Formats: sequence, C-alpha cells, structure tokens
Amino acid sequence: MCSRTNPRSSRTGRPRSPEADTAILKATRAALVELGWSKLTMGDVAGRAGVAKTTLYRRWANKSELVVDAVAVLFDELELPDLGSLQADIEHVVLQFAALLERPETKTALMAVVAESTRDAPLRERIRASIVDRQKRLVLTGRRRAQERGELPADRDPDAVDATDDLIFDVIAGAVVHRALVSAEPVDEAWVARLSALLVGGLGAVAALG
Amino acid sequence: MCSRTNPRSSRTGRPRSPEADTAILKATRAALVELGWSKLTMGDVAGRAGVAKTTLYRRWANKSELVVDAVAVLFDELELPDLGSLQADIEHVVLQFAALLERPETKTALMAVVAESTRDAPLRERIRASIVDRQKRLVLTGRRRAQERGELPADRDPDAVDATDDLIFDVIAGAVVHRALVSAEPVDEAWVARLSALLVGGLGAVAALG
DNA sequence: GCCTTTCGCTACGGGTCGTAGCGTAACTCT
DNA sequence: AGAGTTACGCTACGACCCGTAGCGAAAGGC
Repeated sequence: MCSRTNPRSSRTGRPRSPEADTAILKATRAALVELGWSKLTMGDVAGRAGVAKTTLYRRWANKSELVVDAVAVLFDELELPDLGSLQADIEHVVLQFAALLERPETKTALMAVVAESTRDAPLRERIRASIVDRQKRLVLTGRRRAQERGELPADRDPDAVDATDDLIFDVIAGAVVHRALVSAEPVDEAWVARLSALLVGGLGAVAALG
Repeated sequence: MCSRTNPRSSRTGRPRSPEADTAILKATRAALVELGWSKLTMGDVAGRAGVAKTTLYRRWANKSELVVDAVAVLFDELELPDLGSLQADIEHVVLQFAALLERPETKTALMAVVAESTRDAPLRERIRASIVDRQKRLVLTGRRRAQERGELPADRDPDAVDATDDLIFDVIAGAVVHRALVSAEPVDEAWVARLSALLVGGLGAVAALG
C-alpha cells in the first residue's frame, strides 16, 4: 500500500511504526474533510497525526500519493451481494458507490488525484491498483452471475467480452461520478432505476455486436 | 465570462484592455500545456502574457476561475451536425468530445477545476454556465432530431423527458471522461460504436419507464 | 554491544500567494 | 482643456508551504 513494501530494507534497523501509518492516514482523511484537497498541507497532516513532517516524507513522496492511500481503504466497503437479478445488483452497487462519493473526503480527493495523475504515470498506476481495479472486479462478478442466471448469453469472443466489461465499467462509474460531482445532483433511487434500465436494455444490443 | 461584466463600473475611467484578456487566457492555456494544473502559477501566467500579476488578480480571484475561462472557449468547437441517424450523431459528438479531452490543456485542467468546485459553489456555477451547459445543449438537439426522424417516441411526461436528458448527458460525458482520464485508454471508433449501441439499445427500455 | 534504520525536533533556502503603494496611462464628463 | 476616475506596470512585502538537512535518541537485528 505505502512504500513500506520495499524489498531491500526493513531487514535490519528500527522498523517503521504501524501506528504512525494508520494515524497519518486517519489524519489525512480528517484534514480532507475539514480543509479539502487544495488547502490540505503535509505539515497540517503531520500535526494532526502527532508525527514529525519528516516521517510523512519517509513514506510518501507527495500529497497525491498520500491521499490516494488514505482514500483507497474506503473502497473496501464496496460489495456486490447477489440480489437475484442483474438490474437489482446494478442498482445496489451504484447506490453504494454514490454513497461513497457523497462523503466529503472522497468528494474532494478523487477528482483531484485523477487530475494530478494525467501528468504522473506512477500516480496513475497507484490509483489503478488501489482504487480502480477494486471497483472493476464488481463488474466482472456481476456479469458472471447474470450469465449463470441466463440473463446474459454465454461468452463467445473473449476479446469482445473484455471490451464490453470495460465499457460497462466506464459507463457506470463515469455516469455516477459525473452526476454527483459535475452535474452536482443527487444519485437517488429514481435516477439509479433509469440508469440500470438503460444498461440492462442496452446490453443486448451490445452483445449483438459480437 | 470574466469579471468585466460588472454592472457598476467601466462607465468612467480607463477601460480594461481586451488585449490583456486574450493574452492572459492564451498564456494560461500555454502554461497548462507546459506545466500542467498543479505547477501553473499566477506569476508565471502573468510573465507569459507580458502583464503584471496585479492585472490578473483584478480580473480573476484565483487560479481555478482563470483556468475555467481559459478552457471554456475550447468547448465552442463542439458541434452536432445532422448525420441522419441517432447513432451516427452520438458517435460523432463523442469522438469530438474525446478529441477535446485528449488535448493536454483540457486533460489536466478539467478534473482539477471540478475537484476544486466540490468546495466552491461560485466556481461550480461558473463551470456549469461556461462548460457543462454548453455540452448539454447537444443532448437536447440530438434527442429532438431523433424524435423528428421517428427514432424515438414523442414526449409524454415532460418530467420524464428532462430526467432522461439528464441521464443521457451524464452517461455520455461521464463515460468518455472516465475512459479517457481514469481508465486512461483510447476513445477509438470501436469503443464509441459499443457505447452508442448501448445507448440506442437502452433508450427504448428507459422510455418504457414512463 | 554494534550496526542500522526510524523517530521527533529544529532550522533552512526557495518558491508562491495575495496585497499595498507608487507614478503613469487612458478614457469620460464638464 | 482640465478634473475625476479607473487600469496599468512595477516593486516590495509578510505569510505560508515545500522538501531537505542535521541532530541526538530510540528500537529493532546480528
């Protein structure tokens, strides 16, 4: 997660304090809530965590990587219980994701780190590994379940399946983020019902593409 | 666009230089390309524009508002020619939007100002007025044309129509942004064909909701 | 006990912010 | 033509944050 996973190190010498790690990440989330992304400073986080500023820089190179790690753990909450139908599964996970985006920490942090990642390849990879992939797995299991139920046809061309998975992921995540942060309107049951109807109705047409 | 539209002022005294306005916005775009959002500074932009730093602050209160105005004009390029079918219209405008997002100025700036706007209501309104609404109009005209062609049923409940317009807008814009900036994969013809097939196929199901 | 690494602490140069003050330039109104 | 008003370029300023260096002390492995 953080740079503690360094292969050549931590074999000898004083080990890094795990309490400091968790305190820093917790302090980062608190600072995000109170100050938002742009006014959050490394010195402030260090003060909240009861830790020296140098301790932060020993673990994270900059603000972006720190915030990614601080927010990533929140995405562990996302789950995909089997509700019996593809549409119900979609609606449930979308509402979960929307609730996550409503939290002030994620609201101010997510777009900021993505914006930063457009000019920072390592950061982009970090976001992908600790946030994006975690969401994408939900799409894969949702599709598999729908196939087992017979709601979707079995796989033909594996490339087409991957492309459709990617598409569905970008459509769902993108639509929810855009609705919540750009349009700044609520992701409520009525909107989610429309979105899932659009997806379920459109999936047949996409599958026909081959 | 900028604060020059101030009612009480500009009646007497030296008028603001329009050349300075355009030079500043141009310099801002150039700085976005070279430095990106996070390393762009007001002093740097002033230097590029051949203008004093105080002149910038007389027009824009902060970096975010300046960048919104600098990027907003790029969205004037977006057009929706009538290509004869709903799917063709969608694919064309999506490719246009994707090309816009590929430009380094918009790539680094859009997400950043949206992130900032989560804690800044005036900025959010500025983005809505000068960027978001400009895109949303395309959805409205696209739907109207499709109805005239008979591809979509005529309006019944006006509330439902508005809700569907909002949904389509968030889905299209959100999916393209997410694909381009979060997944960081190309918005090419193959992907666009899948997306438009999903939308056209799903619109019928959404219309059935009432 | 020795070595290595982390810890908190202090201090630093460098950079950006946003503002104030100055004299000058440009335009309006009388 | 002159007075009044506003924008301009320039300089300087305190405040803040960055990221790093150096210190002595603490906490582990060998």
